[in-house]
Amino acid sequence: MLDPKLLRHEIEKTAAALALRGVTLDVDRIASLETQRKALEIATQELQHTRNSQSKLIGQAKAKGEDVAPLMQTVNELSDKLKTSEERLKEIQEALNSIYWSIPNIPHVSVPVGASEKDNQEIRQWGNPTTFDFIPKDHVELGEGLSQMDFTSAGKISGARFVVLSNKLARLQRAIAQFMLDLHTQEHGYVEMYVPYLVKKESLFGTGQLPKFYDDLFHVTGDQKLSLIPTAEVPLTNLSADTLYENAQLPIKLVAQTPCFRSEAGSYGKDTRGMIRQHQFEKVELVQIVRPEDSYQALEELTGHAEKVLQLLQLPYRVVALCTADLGFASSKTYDLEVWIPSQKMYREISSCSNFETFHARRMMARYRNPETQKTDYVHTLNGSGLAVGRTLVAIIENYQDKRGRIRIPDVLLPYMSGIELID
RNA sequence: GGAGAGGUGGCUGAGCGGUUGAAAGCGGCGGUCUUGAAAACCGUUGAGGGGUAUCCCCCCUCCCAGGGUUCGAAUCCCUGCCUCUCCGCCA
Repeated sequence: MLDPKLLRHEIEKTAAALALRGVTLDVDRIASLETQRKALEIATQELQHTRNSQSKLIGQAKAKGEDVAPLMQTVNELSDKLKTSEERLKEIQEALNSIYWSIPNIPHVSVPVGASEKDNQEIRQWGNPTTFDFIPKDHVELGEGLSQMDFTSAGKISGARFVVLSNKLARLQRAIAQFMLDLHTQEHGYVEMYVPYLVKKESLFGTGQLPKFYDDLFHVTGDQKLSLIPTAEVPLTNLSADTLYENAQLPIKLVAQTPCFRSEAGSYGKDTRGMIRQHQFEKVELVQIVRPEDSYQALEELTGHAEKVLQLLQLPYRVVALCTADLGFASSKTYDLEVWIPSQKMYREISSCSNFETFHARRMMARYRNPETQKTDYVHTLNGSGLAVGRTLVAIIENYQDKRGRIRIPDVLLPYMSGIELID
């Protein structure tokens, strides 16, 4: 959520900033609602003030044993007026809120301006696309060839967009996740967390999945209205909901490996083959809660932490700064990491690292005490995949294949594979 | 599943329906003392919003959430959510 002050006092400027990401703000409607809000709020507060002071007088008069009937009469006359005024104000505020909740974050000045994902900017590239002296297969062909990746069985059990892994390939996926967790906790200073996979709607609201993206999630039926997490960002970031941190407690750096569940509504026909886009996948997620002045430095670091995984795995990748049009709803700035997928001869997203500034914090009421002013300010929140485990598995399978269709285990994963050096 | 207790400020924890936005303690901040620090002592210290227009004041809202009763609710009633204790069951 944006700062309402931006929409009250700097609406034209805000609209211009949002226009960069292709969002049109209904300036006239907002301005008109705000005018009404202001008038009604002042009127309501005056009525409340009168009621409060009159009621207080009744109390005092009663204590002295005086007749309170005339006073009660005047207060009674107020109550109807007050009630309608309060109700009207509530309506206006709800109308404004429903607009405000649906306004995306403002892009940071450093975000490249663009009209579509084609305008995303490559920041740097690491390694070179893997070369082969044979025609490389895709991960489906390889996995099925090894009889360790089974989409047919998954389809039988659960339907499309699921997979069954077995034997050494299942083991490799576990090794990948372990390796990532160890790296981030031991080298990058994150605290490992185990968190719920089912969350309340308030949590989804806090991190911006609701109200706008209800259909992208799986919701459980029954008395308990819970939803499956689409990313560990939701439970991790919401740990700071309704919290007022002392300055010294920041920054907070958390990492968790969780399954992620996405309905992939609206992506019919995209990546239907293979493990690229699944209803369920594993991800190691990084989350940081930081002081506002530190957040852009933190974004660079966090992105670096995710990159380190790819570097150690010797997987070629590039870093892309998303342009204004491609930025996620809640993000001020996002770097995508894209790993080389030989079968597709292109880089595919494997991590997305974002600074949300106060967008989540404002929704969640996550604040800290500013030591300069002694006042409370919203914290900045960031997150990034470190990395998507399923897609990392795909990248390893394809980049480490040999011409007989076997998969070599990357060196850094060998300690996690108890002697297995080759998947065959 | 059965029985009970409770959710109050950064934290712990009081609070007869009427100067209670809320005692007390801890913590924080400022000061005295000290070469400095600690201790001690003194003072100060809730959040969100609106107005004015700024660091001065005024007002509103907030004691889990949502309803209700009342001139007036942290305090009474209903619903929901959450936590805890005991018994039972159980991975």
